[in-house]
Amino acid sequence: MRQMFNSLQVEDGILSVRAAQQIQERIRSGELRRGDRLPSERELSEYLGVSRTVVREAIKLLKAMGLVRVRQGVGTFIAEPGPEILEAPIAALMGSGPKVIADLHQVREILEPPIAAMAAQNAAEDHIARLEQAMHDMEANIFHLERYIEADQRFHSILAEATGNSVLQLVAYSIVDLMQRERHLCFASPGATQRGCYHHQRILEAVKARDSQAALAAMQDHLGQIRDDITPNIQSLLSAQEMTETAEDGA
Amino acid sequence: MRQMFNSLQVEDGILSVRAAQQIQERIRSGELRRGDRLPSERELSEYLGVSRTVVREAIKLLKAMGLVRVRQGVGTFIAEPGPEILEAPIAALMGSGPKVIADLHQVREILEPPIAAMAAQNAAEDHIARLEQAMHDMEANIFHLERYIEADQRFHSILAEATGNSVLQLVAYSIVDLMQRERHLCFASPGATQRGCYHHQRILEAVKARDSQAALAAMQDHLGQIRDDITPNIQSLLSAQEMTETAEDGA
DNA sequence: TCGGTCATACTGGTCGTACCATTGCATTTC
DNA sequence: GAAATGCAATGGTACGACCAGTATGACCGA
Repeated sequence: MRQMFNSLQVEDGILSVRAAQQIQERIRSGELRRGDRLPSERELSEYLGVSRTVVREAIKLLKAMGLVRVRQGVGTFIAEPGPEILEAPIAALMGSGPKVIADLHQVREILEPPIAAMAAQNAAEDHIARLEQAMHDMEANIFHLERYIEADQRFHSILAEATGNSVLQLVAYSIVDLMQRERHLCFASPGATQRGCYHHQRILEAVKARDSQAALAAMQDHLGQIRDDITPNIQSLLSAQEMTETAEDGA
Repeated sequence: MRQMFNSLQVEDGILSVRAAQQIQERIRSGELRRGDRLPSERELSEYLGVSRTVVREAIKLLKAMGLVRVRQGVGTFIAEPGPEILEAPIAALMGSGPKVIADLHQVREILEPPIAAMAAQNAAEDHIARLEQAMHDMEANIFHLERYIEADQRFHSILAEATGNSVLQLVAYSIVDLMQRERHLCFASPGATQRGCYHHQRILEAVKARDSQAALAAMQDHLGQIRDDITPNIQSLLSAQEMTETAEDGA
């Protein structure tokens, strides 16, 4: 039924790449499921008919793709493909600068209001319960920034998950996560967490009431507030950056 | 010359990961620029004080991240980070199924109308010229599907680029590209290319007129047409998939 | 019997060498 | 001068040895 492996006419003769594709194929086909331990490198090398060097490089590729998790002394395991595997490529793609922060926020302003509206329509009871938990955690930690940010991020993740759209969830998670890395920008203003709680509360109530219009509006207000908080900081950073670049040009 | 590398107290003892970070750091800092060739593996291993195995695995990681391009017999080069490096992780993350196609399209419906509106506001003359070129290529190839699809994709990419938002460009490119892979769904209906030309023409004219509202509406209509084209196909695929799953359950 | 210690047999991580395959360039040859 | 040749450098593969964690179970003492 599945000798499709050989049918992959991979022009890339590199054995390690091909080996990685073979393993990947076995994962995708369900032959190996998440959490499973795949054979040891020595076994794989014998099974695939290549040296352990090749197997190791193949696993290295899979690891970079986030498909496996390697634990020394234990084994290599199929990882649950989490949205975080996008972070590295995205981060590598666009070194972080103030301009990128502004761009990120702009994308959020496009994506998240519709997400909130969809969540209000499609959220299951379980999602609402988890949203309330996240809401509670935020309110309990308005002075504990680390925990507050975690709950904040969790809130938005659950919202994206509640849409039932896996792609949306993926993209939204990546954007929010990259955004939160610049937490010192978003939460520099005094009272930012309190204002955040207020807006999140409005979003949550709209979702519970299944009012997608209200959810959309609440999310727009929320993001507008964040924009107001970060804009002055970004402005100063942008001007600082320009000065630096000017200085470099002169050097 | 620069033993700054030693100052990185990376707790992750894995040498290859650390080596990859060191090289990555040198790229990010501008010490190595895109297109540059980095030292040979043998030189790097000596310079970093590790074996060539480690250097190779580090390069493998960078390659998976899309940061370098390796050419046998020539060397390893810093790659221009293109948006396509996101495709592999995204594709790996969500095996393609009819549900994913529908989700992808939904995200497009959220993202692209605002993109068109922003492009109408911010497009430079150069962008408009390239949009006209893409438009022309589409009209010239309404019966040559391969070329038509290429021009179609190019049109949307230029539009995203014209927004001036790098993150938006990145996300939109990934979505559109993944979408186009299911071209047999999007262009199965007769006359799909002609209808596409009509809508693209409307979008282009709105952008040229700097009318963001019209651009937004035109893009909405365009995506709505695509949705009408693909919906029946997806429905049949979904039902077929359910039948397969039912059969597997019985087995 | 219970509980801790330690030997052991895995696992992945690193190393070094040798060799193969491809490429680019200098040299030779016509 | 142009084509063929040879050489040197690069990345790709292989093998074998050993290092470094981890889990397991045998062992021994209380």
